Amino acid sequence: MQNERRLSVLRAIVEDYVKTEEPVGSKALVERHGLGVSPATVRNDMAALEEEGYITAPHTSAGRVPTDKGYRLFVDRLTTVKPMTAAEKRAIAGFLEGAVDLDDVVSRSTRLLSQLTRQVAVVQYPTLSRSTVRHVELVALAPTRLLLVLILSTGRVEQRLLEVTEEVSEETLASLRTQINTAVDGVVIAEAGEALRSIARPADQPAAAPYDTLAAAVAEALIEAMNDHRSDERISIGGTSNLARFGDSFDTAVRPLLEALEEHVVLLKLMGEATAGGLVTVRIGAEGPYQELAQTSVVATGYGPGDEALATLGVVGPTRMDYPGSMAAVRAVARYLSRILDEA
Amino acid sequence: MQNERRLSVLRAIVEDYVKTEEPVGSKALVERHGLGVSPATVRNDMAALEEEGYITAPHTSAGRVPTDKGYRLFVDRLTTVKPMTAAEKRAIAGFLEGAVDLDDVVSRSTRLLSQLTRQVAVVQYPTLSRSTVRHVELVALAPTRLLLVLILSTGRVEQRLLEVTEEVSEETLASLRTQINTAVDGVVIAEAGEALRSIARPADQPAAAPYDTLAAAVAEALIEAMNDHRSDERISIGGTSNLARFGDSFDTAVRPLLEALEEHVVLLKLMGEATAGGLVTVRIGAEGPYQELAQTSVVATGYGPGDEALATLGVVGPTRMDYPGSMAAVRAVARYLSRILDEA
DNA sequence: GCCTGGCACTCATTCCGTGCGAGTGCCAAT
DNA sequence: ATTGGCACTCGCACGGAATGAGTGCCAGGC
Repeated sequence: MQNERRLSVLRAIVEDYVKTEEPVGSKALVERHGLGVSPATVRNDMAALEEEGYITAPHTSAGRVPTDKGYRLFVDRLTTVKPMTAAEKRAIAGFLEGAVDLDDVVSRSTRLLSQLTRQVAVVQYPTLSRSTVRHVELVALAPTRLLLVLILSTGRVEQRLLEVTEEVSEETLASLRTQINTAVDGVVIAEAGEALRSIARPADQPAAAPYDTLAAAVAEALIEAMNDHRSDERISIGGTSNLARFGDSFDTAVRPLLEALEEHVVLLKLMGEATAGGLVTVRIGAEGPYQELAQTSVVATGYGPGDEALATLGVVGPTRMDYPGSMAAVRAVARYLSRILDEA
Repeated sequence: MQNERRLSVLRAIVEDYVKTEEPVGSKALVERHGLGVSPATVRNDMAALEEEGYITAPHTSAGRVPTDKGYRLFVDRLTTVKPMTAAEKRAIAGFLEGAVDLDDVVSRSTRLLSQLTRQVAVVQYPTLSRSTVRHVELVALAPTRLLLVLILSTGRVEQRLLEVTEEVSEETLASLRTQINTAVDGVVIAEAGEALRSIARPADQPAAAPYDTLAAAVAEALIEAMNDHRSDERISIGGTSNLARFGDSFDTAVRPLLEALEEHVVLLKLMGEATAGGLVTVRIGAEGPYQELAQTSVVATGYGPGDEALATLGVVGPTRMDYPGSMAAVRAVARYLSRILDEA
């Protein structure tokens, strides 16, 4: 792949095919794009591109269609990332500013992303793992029934009900509450567990006093809440109606995608590891492990406060999608979303 | 509509059509169902049914298809509700028992319902309006920054950040906390607002002391959190991949439905008022206000602790759906879901 | 050596026309 | 009121021909 013009031809094919959804022929190419050569010349280039596996002809007398390999080359080397316009940036910022809590932030981001890209948008809730503890609250709902509320730096609130054997006095509770908060406030949850356990088993006291039994139970419940990776898998999905635009290839493209969207675990695996720092990952067609999704691509990136990748977000759609546009939108939303989380 | 057999014929037509998805003819009818008459007789009945608008023929030489009116008669008078089997009941109960918090309960219900009916399931989160306050927690994140946590009887937790002008001491906060909880614990939120305001403006004190300014600010924030009807509109959707079964009528049935599912407000209006006490509402095709949804039906009911209808849940699908099965499933899930909320 | 115009060829798609068959409506008989 | 019989109607599936976009290749030109 040395020839410069061939790359232009590939780029033109991808762009046209994405726009028209129809195999593109040599004549239409030279007309729509200003490559200053004749159709015959383009045909030679196309033959070469086909030889190398970047494009393919669905049947003998039709135009050419990019292969996965072709799209890959396109996104890797041929895309000039078009930045969002100032107006778009303002719209994004404004839309996200209005959010009142974490749920709202996530759902707004989802809607935003699906509207910008006209694709299905997927936003993972920020994971607990790297966040820090902001506050722990203990509430006695009944003499032997405690409600534990765990408030994290991402704004997420986890709650647990805890039945205890002995009645708990308000003073005991207040003391424990203070002790816990002193120990874990601002600590990342990976380390908070140890801190909690050390409250229950102080080094200088050997035996298990009633107070320690209570502390141990509370500690374990909190640790469980922190490690509860169910919530890591919470995701928000939006824009499924955009699939309607692909009503043609229903069985090959839409149906498997709908099924994948139900399987959150699969979906998260698809989105892949969160990549921080404005890097956008693109998975094209059969590059992934799921053959049923050979016709779908994923454009994703990580986000999180302070450029730490706490979670991923992205769009899912047919391989024939507007990669530059999607990548720009995904990156922009991730950036603003991270900023919001910074402030919170 | 006097004739008894005609009703049987209608019932048979609906059942067959739902099963085969193809117009049903007179001959097939007498074979599949044991009505002891000849095809010719059935034809006469069909002619009469068509005359009265219960069925229609897509074209001259095809079988008959039920109209909306036909489905309506079917669900109103011809369905013998088949109760869930004991095994099914056990499965439902077991599946819902495993839930750990409100989010989990709702998402499990959604999955359950969509699997039982093989339709798209919609579950509205329990509304705040009729629930009671269980606890209010005030946390000082910083000297002038308070976190308000509102815990409701449904298990829902609302949080609000509040910036105050004066620094708040821990004692003041504790006092206010006690005062608030004494005032609103167990009170339905509709009345809790008044109780909160009376703390800020005690009858025997005329002026606004600093303490009262704080109390007023907290009260207003809490009231806002209570009245925040955004959360009333939270819904969980599942089983969209079941729409794949209707890939044929994509444009007329699937696409509008996908669009409606994005519009939560529309969806909630569709599900309608929550009907309590095991009553299941069925909206068939064009009976609703949305012409685009002329091909879709909704089977819904209310649920909530103590048979109070706090929210709705149901399934959405094409008019050609298994009404008895869906109704049974919706009712069963609503019942078990209510029971879970009772316990919590 | 690369580009270009010309030309024969291929093959999916579209458009008719036909035949088939499921299903109906009606009628006369029971 | 029910039934068997029969002519009739159309939608649909099948098949062949026309269409035309697009290609591959070749010989000539810059």
